[in-house]
Amino acid sequence: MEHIVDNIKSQMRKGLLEYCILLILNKKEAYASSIIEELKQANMIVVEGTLYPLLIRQKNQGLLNYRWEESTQGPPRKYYMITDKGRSLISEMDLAWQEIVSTIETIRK
Amino acid sequence: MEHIVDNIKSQMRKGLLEYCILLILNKKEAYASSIIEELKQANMIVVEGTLYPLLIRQKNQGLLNYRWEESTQGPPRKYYMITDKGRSLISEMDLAWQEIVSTIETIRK
DNA sequence: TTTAAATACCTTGCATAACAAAGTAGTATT
DNA sequence: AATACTACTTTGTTATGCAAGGTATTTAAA
Repeated sequence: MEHIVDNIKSQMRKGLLEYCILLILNKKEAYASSIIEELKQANMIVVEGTLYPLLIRQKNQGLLNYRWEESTQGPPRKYYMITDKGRSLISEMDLAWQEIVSTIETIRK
Repeated sequence: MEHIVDNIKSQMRKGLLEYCILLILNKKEAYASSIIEELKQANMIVVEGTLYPLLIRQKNQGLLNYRWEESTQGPPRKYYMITDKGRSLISEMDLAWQEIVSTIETIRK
């Protein structure tokens, strides 16, 4: 039974990930590990194998850019930042998210 | 650009589908076409090829049951109804849904 | 009575994407 | 030099939404 819940829960979160990445980078540029950390703080567990391909995808879609930056401790970090295109996508996604919330309310009645 | 939005939107809705089916059947038993109709009313477009396998899956998980019923116009209909197990899953999903909504709020800050 | 339209259920094959797991590589510490 | 740590990347598996096509029943028109 519990695995059914976990499965649906992870299903639910799946579609929201792309939106969350954009929201996070809209506040401040960040590198992968720090994004994972912020998501974890907000109760959304994401692993590297999920995030890296997603960042690359969004970068290829022109929603993000990145630059390398040396770290004081450890290897260089790839800092991602949102583009104008990414920002304008957020506006549309904000609307889409509101629609979804209201859809659930409508169905629940 | 528009296809990116549509893609993410459909991604978002994906995970919510199972939850929506349970919510709908929690109110009243229904057959596939009527479920599709209700989802459409709530702004969530779903096609048969998506819904049928999902209903069968949920039935196999013991969340739903069904019975056949003659129709006054057309072939017999398979009416699905929620089980006790399905109902108790809804309680957990309600919580999960609230968590997700609050996750988005946290991330947006 | 055949044909067509409408309704309903089901299946196949494809594309996408999340994830586990393993790999590569730079930096710091012992 | 060896180990630990941090960070980025890739591969293979699995799940699933969906387009498209298929089957079956009923009703109504030709």
